[in-house]
Amino acid sequence: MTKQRREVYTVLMKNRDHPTANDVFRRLQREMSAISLATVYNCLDALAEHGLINQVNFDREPSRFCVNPAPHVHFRDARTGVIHDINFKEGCQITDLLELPDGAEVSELELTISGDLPAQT
Amino acid sequence: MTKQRREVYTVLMKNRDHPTANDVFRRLQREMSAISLATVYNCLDALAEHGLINQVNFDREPSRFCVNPAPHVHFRDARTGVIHDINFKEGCQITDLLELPDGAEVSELELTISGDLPAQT
DNA sequence: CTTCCGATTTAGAATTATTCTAAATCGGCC
DNA sequence: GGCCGATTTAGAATAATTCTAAATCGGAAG
Repeated sequence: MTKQRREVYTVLMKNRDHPTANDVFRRLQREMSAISLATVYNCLDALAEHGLINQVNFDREPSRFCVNPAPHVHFRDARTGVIHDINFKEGCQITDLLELPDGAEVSELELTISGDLPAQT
Repeated sequence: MTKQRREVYTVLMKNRDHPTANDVFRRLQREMSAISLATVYNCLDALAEHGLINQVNFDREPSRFCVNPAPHVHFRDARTGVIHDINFKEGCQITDLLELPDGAEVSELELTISGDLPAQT
């Protein structure tokens, strides 16, 4: 844990809105923290490697980063662009619903959903 | 359906191994079909827009294209790199397993899995 | 058959997220 | 204080994709 990695992590924790690497970079600059964009990428990599954060990809858009360590998936509200973490229902294995070949072992799984949420009332 | 779109589609049908745009381009060249890479991209877009093919993204790798029109997900065997189409079990809605907010409407859903398959015996 | 027109194709330039490079800096340890 | 491997850094490089503007196509209308 270097100074820079801690700063990147802190920014992610402060606002858990799935920012891109560039978002993180700009937030750190705004806080007068002189960090290089390359370092932001390095730090995000390092944090992800140690399982502290997750890299989230919607299609081919810039990667976003998520501090939620629990297994979950992502839902983007098409209207607002907000990305919501969605948990699995109690005791559910998504792979139970799939016709996986016998003996297949899942090591990584990413599920992203786009859709609409009813307007807040 | 233009000549080029048909050619792109034919190449995809001939070898359903989830090629990238560049793979498609090279296959067409090999068949002496003089097509531009930009056109391959255009055609893939047009075909995807009309629901004939699907764009498949694994992390931030180059997009791959899939001619399977049925709802399904993708599993990549980490050992061989081969991408397999995985169907849902009969009558299963993946969204039934998720704690989606009330009234959420899913319009797109992408699930990619990486893992290992037992070696063929 | 020719003309016209919008859509498509094309080559090449541009874009952009990310990675790479090589030098500078850091922090811990002797 | 001096050394060393790891990290940071600025800037260049990379690579998938998109954009641009001109050329071409193919069908409809005359």
